[in-house]
Amino acid sequence: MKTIEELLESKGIRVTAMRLLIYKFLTEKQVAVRLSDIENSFDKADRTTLYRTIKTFEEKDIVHQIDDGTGITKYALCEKGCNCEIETDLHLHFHCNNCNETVCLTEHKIPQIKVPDGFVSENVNLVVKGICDKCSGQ
Amino acid sequence: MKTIEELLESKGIRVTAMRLLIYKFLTEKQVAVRLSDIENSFDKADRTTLYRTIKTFEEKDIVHQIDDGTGITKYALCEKGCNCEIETDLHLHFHCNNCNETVCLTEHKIPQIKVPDGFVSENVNLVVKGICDKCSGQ
DNA sequence: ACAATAAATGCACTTCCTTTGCATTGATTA
DNA sequence: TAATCAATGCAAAGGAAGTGCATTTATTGT
Repeated sequence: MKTIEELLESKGIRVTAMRLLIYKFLTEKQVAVRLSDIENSFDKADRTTLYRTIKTFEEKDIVHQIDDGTGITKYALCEKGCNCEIETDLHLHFHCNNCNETVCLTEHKIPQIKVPDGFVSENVNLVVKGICDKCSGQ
Repeated sequence: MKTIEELLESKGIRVTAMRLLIYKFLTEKQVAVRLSDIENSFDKADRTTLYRTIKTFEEKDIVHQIDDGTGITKYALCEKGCNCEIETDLHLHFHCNNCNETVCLTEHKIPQIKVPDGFVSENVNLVVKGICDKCSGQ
């Protein structure tokens, strides 16, 4: 079990207090978060720092970006088996129309999508919308 | 072959000059367009009118909204067989990383996606990114 | 045809999110 | 310790989405 410090260093990222806090926040959240979600949870944090931290995390494959159709980009930690850069490894995301939360369904890989001749598929984004387990259980 | 006027009327939408122009613009474009694309093609048009016209078209199932991951909502005409409101009829969209255009692949329906127990799927958004036929042919 | 009504349009403005420039702080290396 | 570079914070710009209100345009009933 790596510490967060070791993880960041192994990715070639300098360890700072802010980055540790943001990383911890992401691990605690079980859902994809918006930049403003992070912002609101630390009132002393500057938006720019968050923005750039998330960008750094994204470049180093620590988080991946999720476009769930709400118009606001969300982010979630990549899991141990998450190779975001590999096309065939992409999992799907589920957006709940009730609680408005978006979760990664890492177990559910995206099926191979056929595209017409001449098209080259590099990446797939699949978002299913509906009612999540928490909301449908009520 | 219905005229545009007849089509709009059959959907319960009043025919106006602006709406005809916007509809014509959409038919001429073979790709999904952003609001600003329409705006730039008519310099006398007001953004609000375009915005509200597209919203009207969307409500009446004349256009459908596409979220291709660029962060900007795009719109495309629904085709004759396009029943956007029916989940199983949803086709996929292809976004070209080279020319940045997004096209509807109406022939390619989205395969049935399985979601975990407790989740209820109501809607699916699938965007494939890569190189389109025009760009790969070069 | 005319007045009354309702919808469509245009202008101004607001809000939210994203992004960049620049100065400052903090850490790392020679 | 000085020099160097990355990280941070502040300010502000930019883009897109959305709203309120007044005005124009079309529709309806008399």
